[in-house]
Amino acid sequence: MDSRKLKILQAVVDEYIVSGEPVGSKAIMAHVKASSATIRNEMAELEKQGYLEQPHTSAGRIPTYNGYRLYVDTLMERDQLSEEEKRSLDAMLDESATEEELVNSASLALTQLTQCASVVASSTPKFSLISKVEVIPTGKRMYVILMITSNGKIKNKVCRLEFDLTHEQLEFFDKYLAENLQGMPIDNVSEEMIEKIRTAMGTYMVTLTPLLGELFNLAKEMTAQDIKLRGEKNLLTCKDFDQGEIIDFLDNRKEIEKFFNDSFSDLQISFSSEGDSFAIHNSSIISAPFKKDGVTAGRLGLIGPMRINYSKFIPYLEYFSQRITTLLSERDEGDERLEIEEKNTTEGGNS
Amino acid sequence: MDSRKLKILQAVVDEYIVSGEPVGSKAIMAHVKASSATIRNEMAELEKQGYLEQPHTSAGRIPTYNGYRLYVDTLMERDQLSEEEKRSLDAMLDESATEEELVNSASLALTQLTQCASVVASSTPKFSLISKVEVIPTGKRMYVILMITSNGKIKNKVCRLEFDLTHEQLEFFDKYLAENLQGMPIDNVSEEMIEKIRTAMGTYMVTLTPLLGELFNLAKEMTAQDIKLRGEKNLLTCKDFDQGEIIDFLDNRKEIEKFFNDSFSDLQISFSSEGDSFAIHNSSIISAPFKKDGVTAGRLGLIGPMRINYSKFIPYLEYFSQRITTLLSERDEGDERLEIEEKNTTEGGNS
DNA sequence: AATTAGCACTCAGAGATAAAGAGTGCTAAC
DNA sequence: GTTAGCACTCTTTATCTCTGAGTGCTAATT
Repeated sequence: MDSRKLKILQAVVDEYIVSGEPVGSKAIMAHVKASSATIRNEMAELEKQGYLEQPHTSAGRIPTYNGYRLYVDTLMERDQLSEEEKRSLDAMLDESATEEELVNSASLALTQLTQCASVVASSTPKFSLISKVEVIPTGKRMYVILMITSNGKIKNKVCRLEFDLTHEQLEFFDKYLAENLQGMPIDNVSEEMIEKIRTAMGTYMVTLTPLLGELFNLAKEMTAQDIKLRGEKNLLTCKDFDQGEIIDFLDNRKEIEKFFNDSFSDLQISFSSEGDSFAIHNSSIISAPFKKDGVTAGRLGLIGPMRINYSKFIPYLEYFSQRITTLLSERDEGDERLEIEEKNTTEGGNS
Repeated sequence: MDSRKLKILQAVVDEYIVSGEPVGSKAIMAHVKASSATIRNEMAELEKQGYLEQPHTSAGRIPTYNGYRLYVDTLMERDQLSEEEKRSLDAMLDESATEEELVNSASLALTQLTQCASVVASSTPKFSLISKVEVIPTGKRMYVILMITSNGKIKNKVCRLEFDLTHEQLEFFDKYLAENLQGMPIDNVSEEMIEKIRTAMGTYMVTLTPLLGELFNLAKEMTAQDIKLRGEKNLLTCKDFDQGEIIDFLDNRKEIEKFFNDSFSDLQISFSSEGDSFAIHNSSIISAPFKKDGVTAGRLGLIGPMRINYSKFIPYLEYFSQRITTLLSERDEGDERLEIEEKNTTEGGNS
């Protein structure tokens, strides 16, 4: 592949990213030392090779899916963040807040900086431990199951029973859970295990069954990844998209999950091409993971049109995810590493 | 006001609601026994009186804000729900689920039945009691404050401290909260009271201050009304609205709150007129309260275009809110009325 | 052999014009 | 007071033209 041809391709993508209009041979002359005729010939070849396309005969060229691929993989030059830029990005983060708020602040910052939608996908690793399970009565026949994991996630589920539990039943159940679930990896909570608990409940079995069902659901929800989309407005107002598609997409967000499910460990750029299954045509998704305790804790992502400013936005995304990783790790330094586990055991004894 | 004129106004609104097009004198002839010329004369008068308007000279009439007002207040005939319809509405409700799920199912049903957005506004009455407050350590320097109210609402807040609490500090704090907050009306948690607790903490004061701050926030959030909007898609695809307005509205939902804040105790219909502050032009909001234990527990609402099928949708809305009220009340029947309070005191003693 | 200038050609988009149709207001007759 | 009739208004839709950006091809140039 000719070096001039690559330069032309790069120029087309660069121009198209800023203008949004098909770019013609004359515009390229500013980037490549050649006459418009030469450029036209080269562009015609690039089209044959599948990197460019024409919306119609007498229009300029726009990059194809393959064109973008080549561009982001080898052509593009990533901007370097200056120290000043880094400082101003830092200023957008809630550095001292909780993990969730920290990541949210990054997500918000991204929507503002990029005019794209941003995504935070975080999941509780399957091997994290249950550090607390408790059943709390909250009203007539109403109970809450509360679960906390070793990585600090807390979730509860409200449950309505047909009958009220007696104090003994509740105490018995609570104690059983404390003794048998606490300290256990969360994905151990399987249907079989629930069944085991159920039979262990003896005469209380029938009454407690609904609670067990909810307990199971709660554990499932705990490990399910939690996806937060932000900046939907940017998608709706982006003229590169088909509004109907965006509306449908927003109405059924499950679509996104698969793009954040596969736990690629690195920066990932994907395009919605015709063959691809992502609902929004002409869109691209870039995402980068952030870690906690050395383990991937989630991904920070961006959903926008294909003609996104990759050179600028990828560094933003990477900087944020690295910064989050650093901040979450700094917090773990100190000498109380085993503090929670200690607490758990003492508490388990008390309750 | 002439009875024929009223009939004509009614016919215009009825027609406009189904067609969405300005309605002309000929179309009215099907509803009112008079020639098109007579109807035209009457319509001209209705226009002078401010009930109708013409988009342009040679078009039919559409109702003005005042026209709609008159229509919904006195002209409109509400449909009666047949027993069969009631049954099919019932089937859309999660009758045996928790309060939240029940109300959500109604909201979902409304979006499907009406092609409008629906709103659930629920608030914890200020006078409901705190039935449980607890601080739970969840990780290094991380704590969760958990609060449950007498009406069964549960909420927690994660809080990061600069230092870890010792067991004694935690126990002391927990005990203090249990003894001083449990059983107290939630709106008693004021800044002054927090300050009082702070001083009561003695030497632990400094360390616990952030937790107290979060406790205050938690109590505030508990009583703040919680608004859930659903069926945004219906707003975005409704051609009666300006898309930009809808997008802005969805981006900043606070707007809705004021319409559900004022606790009118009855069915309420409001229009977004020019003078009004609601962001979406040409929209109407109807809402009806639902109760629990005889007290308003929230409102169920509908946001749609002005030309909504009031005769049909108002009965839906009222039926659902009545049904929810009934279902929530049925649950309270039984003999365990004071059950929670009992539990609380025994638990308070233990912890 | 590669590059470039020149030119005819294509096509989308913007305006302009025209015709159709719905509905009105007014006048005069009932 | 009501109605038929008619001229008039104004939107909507379709058709047409014109313009300009950009191309592909050919022939000349380096």
